[in-house]
Amino acid sequence: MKKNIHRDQVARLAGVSSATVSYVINNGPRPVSAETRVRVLDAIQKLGYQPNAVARSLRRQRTTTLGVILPDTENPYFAEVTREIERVAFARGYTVIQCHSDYSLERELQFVDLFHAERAAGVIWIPTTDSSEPALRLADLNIPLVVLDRQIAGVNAPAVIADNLNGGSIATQHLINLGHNRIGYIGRPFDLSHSSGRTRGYLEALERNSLPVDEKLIARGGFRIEDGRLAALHLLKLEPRPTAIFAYNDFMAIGALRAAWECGLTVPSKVSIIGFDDIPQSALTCPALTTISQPKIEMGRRSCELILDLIEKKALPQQEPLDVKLIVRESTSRAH
Amino acid sequence: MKKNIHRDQVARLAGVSSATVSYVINNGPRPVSAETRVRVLDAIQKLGYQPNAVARSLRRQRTTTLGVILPDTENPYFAEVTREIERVAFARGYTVIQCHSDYSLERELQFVDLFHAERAAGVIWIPTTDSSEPALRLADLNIPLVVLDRQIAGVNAPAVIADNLNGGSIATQHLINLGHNRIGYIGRPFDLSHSSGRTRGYLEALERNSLPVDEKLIARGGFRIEDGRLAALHLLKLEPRPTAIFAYNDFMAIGALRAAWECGLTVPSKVSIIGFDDIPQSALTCPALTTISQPKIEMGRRSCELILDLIEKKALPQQEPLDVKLIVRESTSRAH
DNA sequence: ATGAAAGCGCTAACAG
DNA sequence: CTGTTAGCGCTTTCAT
Repeated sequence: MKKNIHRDQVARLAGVSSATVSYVINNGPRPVSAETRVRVLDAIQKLGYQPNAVARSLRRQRTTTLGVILPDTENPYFAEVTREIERVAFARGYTVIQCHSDYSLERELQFVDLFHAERAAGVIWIPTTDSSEPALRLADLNIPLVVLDRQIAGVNAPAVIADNLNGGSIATQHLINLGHNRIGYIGRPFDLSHSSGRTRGYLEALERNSLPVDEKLIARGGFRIEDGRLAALHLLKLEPRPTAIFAYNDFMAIGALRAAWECGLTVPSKVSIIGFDDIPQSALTCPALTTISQPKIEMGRRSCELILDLIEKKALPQQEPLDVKLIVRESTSRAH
Repeated sequence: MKKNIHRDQVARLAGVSSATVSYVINNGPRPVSAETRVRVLDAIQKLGYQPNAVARSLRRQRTTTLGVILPDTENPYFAEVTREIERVAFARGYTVIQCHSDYSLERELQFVDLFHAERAAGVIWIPTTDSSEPALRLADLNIPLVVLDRQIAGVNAPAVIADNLNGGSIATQHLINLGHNRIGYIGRPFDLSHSSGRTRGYLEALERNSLPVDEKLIARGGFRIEDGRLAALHLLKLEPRPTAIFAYNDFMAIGALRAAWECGLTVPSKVSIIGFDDIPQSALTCPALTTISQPKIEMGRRSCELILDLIEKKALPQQEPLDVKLIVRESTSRAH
């Protein structure tokens, strides 16, 4: 039972004062002779001493706790992003408290209170509504914030977002290159920048290729498989029917795939379907879908590095919101 | 900026002593008159005061931090289980530190050190090797432990595991009921209880139905799609070839599906495939697979309730390891 | 180069 | 019913 070992016992065993133990552990703020250092390290080893992080945080008036608010790791997209956040944080000596908002503002605000109570050093937030309230409260508490994956009006914090406009454009261009000229789009409601970025990419690609924009080919819904299915059913019943569909993400693309099957249309020979990848490719059973791969790892890594640099003052406090853009890359097509 | 509000300021505003503020916040240990309580709550509200959890933990000599060690949330199975752990923990006022071992013992041991430093109140551990070392160290530190999803020899801690034997039996029986009598099995190596449970279920179902056990029909590999594909390719080239395959999990079932396609065999008309569900059904694009649904939510919930009860002494300390078994249920078949 | 000691914000025992 | 106060284990300033 090593639980109650504390610094004084280490000091006694090493024959030094407890302050010296601190200097060894923290590598400062004052120098320690090589000989003493060895004695102290020996004693630490022998006793299995681990400095109490709670006491340390209290004394230092700062924690190594990072708060992460995300919608739901059951969506593998968020699981991958936050996984990388954790990896980077751990490597730099920080501890992550991961909180699922379940797409609820109320829960987001509860987590802000939690992070306040825990005196979190910083927060990474993947918003799910367009409310800026969580960010405003964090600013009021002086807790550094990085917004991930979305941009919210009225929030003055650095954001790390994928270049959705470019991605939407790439996806649409891919379909155009395959010879399609009636391309349906299944998106999310307008209020999220995410969605409108992809939508704009779609529209720009059409324009760039001098294809007409037909409002009837643009369907909107939620973000689940069933939403995609319903929207696709609607599109596939149009006359003349679209020969290709660009869906907001993989889940909705799967729904579109099911809708195509229900309509007796084989994929991709009768309808081509493309979507952004939320589901890892590895989990897709059907090779008939093409995806635009999102840079999840980079987004996780950069958001975490950014918040840690902000906390440790290696980055400047957000005067002008720095906006890290990332490129969406087209995956190798898995159609056959 | 409300950051530095602390208890004395609340006390001053409410015109009481700081102890009284504590009594109100903690609902004890001594009673407070209704009138005073209102004044204190008002002051807390007005100042936006949040008690400092760090100072509280230090003073109380116990934290509300729960450590969770899991392999990897990129496997949606683990994502769902830990999601539920977090939900329960939060509802009971605990904070979860989630750590990904990436199937590495070395990382598991690093996390034990982290939990030691953080003075975690308890740990939930999903092991990935058969080493009992992490459990032994936690025991040495007097940190309560619940083992989840696997059972490790030499570990004296309560375990929450699914009834894999029963699940393997149900899966095999399902295929037998469809009229199959040459049923292949794709499993994992023997050393994990998990795997051997499912294997035994397979064998028992065969025996129960007086079907011969053919060792050649039992293939073993890793746990990824490609492993399943290779194992299935092997099985499907046997003479006479199996007409059905029971795979360890969904990932390997997907691999088996691909293998069947490569062999020109349609599913399920030529080969039936069934697997345990790691991937949520919602993400499966192909309706040709049947799955045995695992009680992820229950496992997460029960493991978390168990560790919290242990921490709060509502459950007895683990004299005899209490072993919570759960039933694996057959899902509705999605074959067509 | 090292020791002594103050105090981080809180809880709970002691004293009214 | 309420106020006063001693620490929880550590960091860091002030002495030496």
